[in-house]
Amino acid sequence: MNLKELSEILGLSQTTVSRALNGYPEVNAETRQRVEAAARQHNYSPNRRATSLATGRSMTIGHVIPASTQHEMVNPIFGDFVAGAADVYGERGYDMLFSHVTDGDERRAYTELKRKGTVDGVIVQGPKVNDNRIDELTKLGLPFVVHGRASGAQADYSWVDVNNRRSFKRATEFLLDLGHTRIALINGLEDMDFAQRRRAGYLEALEERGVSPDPALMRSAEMTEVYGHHETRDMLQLDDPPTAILAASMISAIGVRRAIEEVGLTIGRDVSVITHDDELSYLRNGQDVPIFTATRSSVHQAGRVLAEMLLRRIEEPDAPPEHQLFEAELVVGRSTGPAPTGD
Amino acid sequence: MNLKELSEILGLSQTTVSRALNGYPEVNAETRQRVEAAARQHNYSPNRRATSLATGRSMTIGHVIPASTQHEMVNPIFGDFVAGAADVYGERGYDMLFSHVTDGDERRAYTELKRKGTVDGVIVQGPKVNDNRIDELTKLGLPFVVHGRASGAQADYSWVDVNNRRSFKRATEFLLDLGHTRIALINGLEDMDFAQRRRAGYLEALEERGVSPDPALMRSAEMTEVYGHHETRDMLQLDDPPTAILAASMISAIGVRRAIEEVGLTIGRDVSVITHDDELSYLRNGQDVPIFTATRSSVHQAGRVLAEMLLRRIEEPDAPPEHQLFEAELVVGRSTGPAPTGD
DNA sequence: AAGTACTTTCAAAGCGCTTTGAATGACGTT
DNA sequence: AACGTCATTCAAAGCGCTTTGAAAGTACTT
Repeated sequence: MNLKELSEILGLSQTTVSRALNGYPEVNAETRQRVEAAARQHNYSPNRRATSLATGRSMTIGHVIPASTQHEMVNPIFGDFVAGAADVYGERGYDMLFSHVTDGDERRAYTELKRKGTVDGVIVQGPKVNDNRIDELTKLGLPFVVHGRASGAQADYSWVDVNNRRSFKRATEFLLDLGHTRIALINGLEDMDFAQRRRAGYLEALEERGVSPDPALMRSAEMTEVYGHHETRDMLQLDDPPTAILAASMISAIGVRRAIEEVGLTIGRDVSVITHDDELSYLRNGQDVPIFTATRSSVHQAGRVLAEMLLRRIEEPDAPPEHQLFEAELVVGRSTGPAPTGD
Repeated sequence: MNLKELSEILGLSQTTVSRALNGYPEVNAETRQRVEAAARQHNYSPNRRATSLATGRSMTIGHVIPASTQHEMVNPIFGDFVAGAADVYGERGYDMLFSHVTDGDERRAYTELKRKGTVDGVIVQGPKVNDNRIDELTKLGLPFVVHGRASGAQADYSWVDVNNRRSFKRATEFLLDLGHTRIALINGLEDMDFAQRRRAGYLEALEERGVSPDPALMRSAEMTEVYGHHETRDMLQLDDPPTAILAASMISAIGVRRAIEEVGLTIGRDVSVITHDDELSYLRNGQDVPIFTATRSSVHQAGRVLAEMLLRRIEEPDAPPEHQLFEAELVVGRSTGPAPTGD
C-alpha cells in the first residue's frame, strides 16, 4: 500500500492525503478523519526512503564507531550510553545508525554520511585530547554533539560531560582525609580527554595537600578487568605499595578487587578503593550498601540528554551550542577505610 | 555534487555515468576511467536515499531492541555480538540500524520496517521459548536470521547457536567427576530459550549419574552481577549449601565470586564455580590461566557468522535456511577443585 | 451583482538515483 | 550498396513521497 493507492481508494489527490496524514492545517477536519481511518485500515505508512528523499531529512542519527578504539562499540559503558540515546530517538521517531569504520577513516565516514544524506546528525563519542573530528564536523556542517570534551578544538560546540576533574579531585581528597598518601590512579587510556581531566583532578588534590605524586602509582590502561587486575598486582609488589587505589571504571575496579584479594589483602582495610561508577545497568554497585566507594554519574542519563541536545540542534542549526556539565556524586561504600597505620 | 552535476561536467548522460560507476559492462573502458577519475576528484558519492528508493534496497540491516528486555541493548553480551555483526556489515557496505521499541511492539516494528523499506533484513536476538517473532517474520516475508533458537516455531528458519545443552551437560559432568553432588545452577531468565537448554543439559547430567536435582539449587535470574551475588548468598545460607555453582555468564559469576569471598570461603576449594564465557572483550577470563573454569564460545564470532548468513539470505531469499551449531569449549581454570570431603 | 477573502482541493514538479528501450555510429558481411 | 551486429551512449520513465502554485468552491462585503 502506497500513497498513490491509498489516495485512489479515497478518491482524493495524493497531496490531500499526504497533508491530512502529516497534520497540515489546510485540510478539512472530516476529510482528515476519513483519511486517517483509511490509512489505519489499510495499514498504510509512508515509505521512509521516499519521504526522506523528498524532505531531505533522514530521521536517522549516526554513531560512528572507529574500529581502532578496539572495544569501543563493545565497551559496556558505551552500551548504556547508547541505550539512553536510543530511548530519546524512539520517542521522537528517529532511528539510530551505526557505522563501524576502520581506523582513521572517521573523517571519510562523516563526509559520506553527510554527502549521502544517510543521517541528520551524529553523536561523537570518546573524544581524544586533540580530537580533530570536532573541527572536521564543524567544517562539514553536519550537526553533531559530543559526549565529553576535546581540549584542543577550535570552534565552540555542544557537549555533555561529567566534571571529571572535580570528581577525581574529591575522591582523592576523601582518601587523603582518611590518612592515605600512597594513592594510586588506574586511569583509562590517557589519550582520552576524560582520562586527562581525571588525572588533573587527582594531581591537584595531591599537590594542594603537599603530597608529591609518584609516577609508579599512576597507571593508564584500557578499562578492562584484566588490566585493572594486572596493574594492581604490579603495584602491590612495589617496595612501598599503595594503600589506596582510584579506578576509572567498575570493570577495572573488579580486576583491582581480584588482585587485592589474590594476595591475601582485604579491601577497605588493607587497601582502599574508589572507582568511577557509570551506573551500568547490569553492573550495579551493590543493592543497598554500595560495594565500592565511588564517584557516580549515570552514563545512561548522559545519553538521553545528549540525544535531546542533538535533536534540538538539528531542528535549529543556528542556535548557539549548548553545554551541560554533570557533577558526579561521591557515594561511600565498603571499599574505603582509614589508612593502615605503619609497621 | 550529485549525479546530474557530475554528468554535466563530463558531458555524458546520467545513465552512462551511473553505469560506469556501478561497474556495468556496456561502458567503454576509457569512458569509465574518466568517470571514475572525475567522481574521485569532485568527491562524488551517490545519495543513499535516492539509490535506495530507485533500487528498492536499503543496504541496511535492522536490529529491533525490545525495551522490555530491560537491559538487552545494554547487555554487555549484546554489545560484543553486535560488534561482530557490524564488522561484516562494514565489509559489505551495509549499515546497521537499531529500533528501540516499547514492549510488545516488536511485531509492529517489524511490519513498519518492512513496509517503510527501512531495512533489507533483520537479526532476531534473544529468542524466548515460544517466540512468535519467528512466525511473524516468516509471514511478513522480511529476511531474518536468529541468534539462538526458539523451540516452538513452526517454520524452518536460519539460526546460529551454541550447543547450550551439551556444554552445560559437560560442565555438570565435570563437577560430578570432581565429586560434587550439591551443584547449583544460576541460570539466566528461564523464558529465554538458551536458558531452558542449559537447564536441560544440567538436569540430564545429574539424572544420568543418579543425582536427584534440588529445586533449591536451581535459580533463574537476570545475568547481572548483583543477582549472581544475591542468589549465591542465599544458597550458601542453606542447611545443605552447594559445593559447586554453575553460572550463566561472566558477569553473574563475578557476583558469585563476591558472595563466596564475602562469607569467608575460597573459590575453587570450598566452592567450585563454572561459568559460561562469551569471550567478552573487556571481560576476558584471565590472561594465561583462566580465572574461571568455563564453557567458552565467542559471541563476537557468532555475530559475524550470523551477519554473513543474513546477507546471503537477502541475496538469495529462496535458498533453504542455514543452521550453525557451535560447540563450546570447556576450559579449566582455577575456580574448580575436588568436592570438599566431609567435616 | 461584482469583488474580495478564505477554505479546501488538486495537478505537476522535484528529490537523486536506476533502468528500460531506443538511438547512434562503427564495423564486417553479403 | 544495403544489411545485420555489436559496442556505446542517451532520453525518459519510474521509485514514493512532499510541496509549490493554481484552481475551484464558499462565504462575506460593498
